[in-house]
Amino acid sequence: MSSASEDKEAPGLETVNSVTLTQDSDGSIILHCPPNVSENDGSFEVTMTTADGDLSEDSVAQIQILQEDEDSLSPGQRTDVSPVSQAWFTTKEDKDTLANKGHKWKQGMWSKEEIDILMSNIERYVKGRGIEDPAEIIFEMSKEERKDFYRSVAWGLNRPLFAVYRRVLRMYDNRNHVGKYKPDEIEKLKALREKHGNDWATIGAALGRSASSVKDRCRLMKDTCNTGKWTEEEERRLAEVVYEMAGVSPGSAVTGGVSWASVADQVRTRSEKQCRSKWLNYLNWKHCGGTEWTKEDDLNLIHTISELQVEDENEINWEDLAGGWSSVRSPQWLRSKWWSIKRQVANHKEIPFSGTYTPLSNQSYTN
DNA sequence: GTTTCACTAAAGGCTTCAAG
DNA sequence: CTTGAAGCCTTTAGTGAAAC
Repeated sequence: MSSASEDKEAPGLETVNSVTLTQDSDGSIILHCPPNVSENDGSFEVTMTTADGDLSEDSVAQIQILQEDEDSLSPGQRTDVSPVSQAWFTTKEDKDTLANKGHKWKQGMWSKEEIDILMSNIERYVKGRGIEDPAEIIFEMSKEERKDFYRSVAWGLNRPLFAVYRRVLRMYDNRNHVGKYKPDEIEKLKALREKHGNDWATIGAALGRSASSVKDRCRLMKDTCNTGKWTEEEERRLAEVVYEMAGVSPGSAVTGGVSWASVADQVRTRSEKQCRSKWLNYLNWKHCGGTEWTKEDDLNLIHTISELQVEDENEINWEDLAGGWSSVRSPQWLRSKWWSIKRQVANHKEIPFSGTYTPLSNQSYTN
């Protein structure tokens, strides 16, 4: 089949993306569109000419959608074709540039809705090409062969392409989610670490774990690491090191600007991760004269969050919320507090966040 | 020679689980 | 209940190679 796009001759129109056209066994033609574009919404038209009305033998052809200029679209539609999900950008400048142009995008944890969109995009891509398992594309194909894969599955997601890429990799890497490391695995890991240094990919392959998994595990393995409850001496040492490194006097709040690796080196008996979470979730609060968390604080938190009227939990600025709240140990601590309150409500997993948790305070939440 | 692409490394963050 | 450990996830800052 031959298809023609007329973007060159059509003023006010621009090519924004391609869709895939396939033919059923019974001869019907299927147009694979991005999820947020329907043929009836009037925001685009398909222009094509066919020589003989038939699809060619490979049954797959690319045609192009002509879409009106972004300026003529409503804000909601505009996000769907935003360059955000189609550009591979990772630097701060790229982000600033896009932000200055008025683009917004999602960050942080993925919502259930987003994951659904991603999954159905992948499914459609795979089906359209007669591929059994998405993992084939992700792990076996050459870069050339999967050229349009990530851009296709990013459709309708308001996230940078890079974020989509990482998410997809993790989802289909079966060496992820393997679970707890067994003692003999730890021994092997130590030996591999000696041999291969920071070549996480090689180490991971030898252990049947993903590279990031083995890397994370190694971060917890300092030869001289204590476990369990911190001694007073350890806590004192940690505080000393942190205040010195941050260059502030004891008692001031320190929530950043600290290299935890070097803190751990100086504390000697704890890993970087242990030092970090001990400080951020406990010691900082203690040294700043923090007070105990009460049930009133619980209700206060629920109330405050429901007042915020945010669309998405990721929009909550925990730092703002935590500021000046003496019983809050840290922004991340407050966030986990919120999660633990939420967990006390039945079916919390089925309730997508909508900024309307008010019923909690008088119904399900009964402490 | 500069920009873009595809990807990696390091660090910080989030969530779950189990023990006390 | 709270705390600590562990593992998985996201962000930020790069890098080498290809494309322009």
